[in-house]
Amino acid sequence: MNAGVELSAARAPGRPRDPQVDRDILTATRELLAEDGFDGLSIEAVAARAGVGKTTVYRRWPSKIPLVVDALTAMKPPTPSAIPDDVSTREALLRAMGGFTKPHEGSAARVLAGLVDAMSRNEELATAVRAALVTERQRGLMEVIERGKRRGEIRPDVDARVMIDLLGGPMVLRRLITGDPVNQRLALAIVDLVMDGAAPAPSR
Amino acid sequence: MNAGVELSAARAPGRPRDPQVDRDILTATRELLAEDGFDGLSIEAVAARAGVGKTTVYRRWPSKIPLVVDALTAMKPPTPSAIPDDVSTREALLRAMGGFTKPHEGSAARVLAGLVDAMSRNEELATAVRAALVTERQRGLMEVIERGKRRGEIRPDVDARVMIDLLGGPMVLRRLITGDPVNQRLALAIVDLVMDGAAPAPSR
DNA sequence: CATTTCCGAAACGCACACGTATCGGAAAGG
DNA sequence: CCTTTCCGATACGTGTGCGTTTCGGAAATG
Repeated sequence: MNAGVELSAARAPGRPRDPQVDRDILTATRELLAEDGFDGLSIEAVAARAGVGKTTVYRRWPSKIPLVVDALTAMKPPTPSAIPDDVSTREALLRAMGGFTKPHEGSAARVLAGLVDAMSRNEELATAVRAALVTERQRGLMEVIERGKRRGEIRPDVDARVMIDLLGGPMVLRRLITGDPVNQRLALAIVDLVMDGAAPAPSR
Repeated sequence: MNAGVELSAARAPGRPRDPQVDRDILTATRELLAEDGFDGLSIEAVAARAGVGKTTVYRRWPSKIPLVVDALTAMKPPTPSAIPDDVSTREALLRAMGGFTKPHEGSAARVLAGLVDAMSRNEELATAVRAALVTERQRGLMEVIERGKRRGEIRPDVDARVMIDLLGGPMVLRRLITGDPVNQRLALAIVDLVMDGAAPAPSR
């Protein structure tokens, strides 16, 4: 599609910035974010972990928040693959929630834990965190719920927003607060309870 | 029950500690915890806010964690009043969840947000936070669920632990992550969905 | 009144991170 | 070759909080 160079502007003079350095810095930021949280993250530590000078970090990002925002953007999960038609809504919900139970998810949860506090004090950061770690998962669940409504497997009067929070809330609660296990068994129990309800004879 | 003095030991010599100072320090700790989070909390700020010298704080608490643990212990909510027999399980759940929507609860949520990160790194703190801000609410919901099972309004095979997290999870998720509103309308929608289920014709 | 402890205030040395500046060398273009 | 920019390293002054020490005065006991 493009030869690979100067697609815009007239190519700045002097030595160009090494794009690998950018990646190293963002990777170090994500690692330290998981280890020390947002407050515990220092630019000095990022530079040391990335093996670069402090100057090099400051040349690219003016402060901690833009750096963290960029680091988070690179954490956005891939768009989930479409669900085949022959899969029930129940099974589709389980698949959409499966992401929460993957071992890799523990790291994302630790990053999130380290950001919760700062989010309540900085709206820009909060927006970036939601875009990187929350929105895509919500969208996946939303698609399954709307599909379920079209197929008649979910009542049309159900509030999809509430249902999404009902499915994801317990995962977040256990990961951040209670420390209780988050696994496929839990996901199954949640889906069963939300789809079937707890009452023996629903009054509709 | 007691005259009010020397119920144990032989009364230490010298000037006794002013118990009001203890209360002032713990109150200042709670306030600053809500404002600045656990990482942002400094002993210096606590002393200044409480109007006491730094020495006075260190004489009572050796470090930040025991101080915060004690401050949290004083935040434990009162045991909820018993539920009358003529109240349905649905209504009882709504009452038990009502605590989440009280305006005062916003402060508790901010305190919790400031502690989530530190909890993942310090088990003692995590235990204290759960005892102060989580356990009592869970216990209230557990009682209602067991009562509902006895009354036949909740199926006996429902996992009470999962149901508790299902009811409380969305509240925590909205307060800490998404910032979406937490009110009585949400509580009602959650109870309805959990009790009735989302499927039009449950397969049991 | 002598003793003990508490109390607030202030100062201490220490460690850490901030954001900036300076340096010598490397990489790229004209 | 000359200029420009990048790069890592180092040093700088500033600010903040740590936990400790010292001080003068107040409160309580015997």
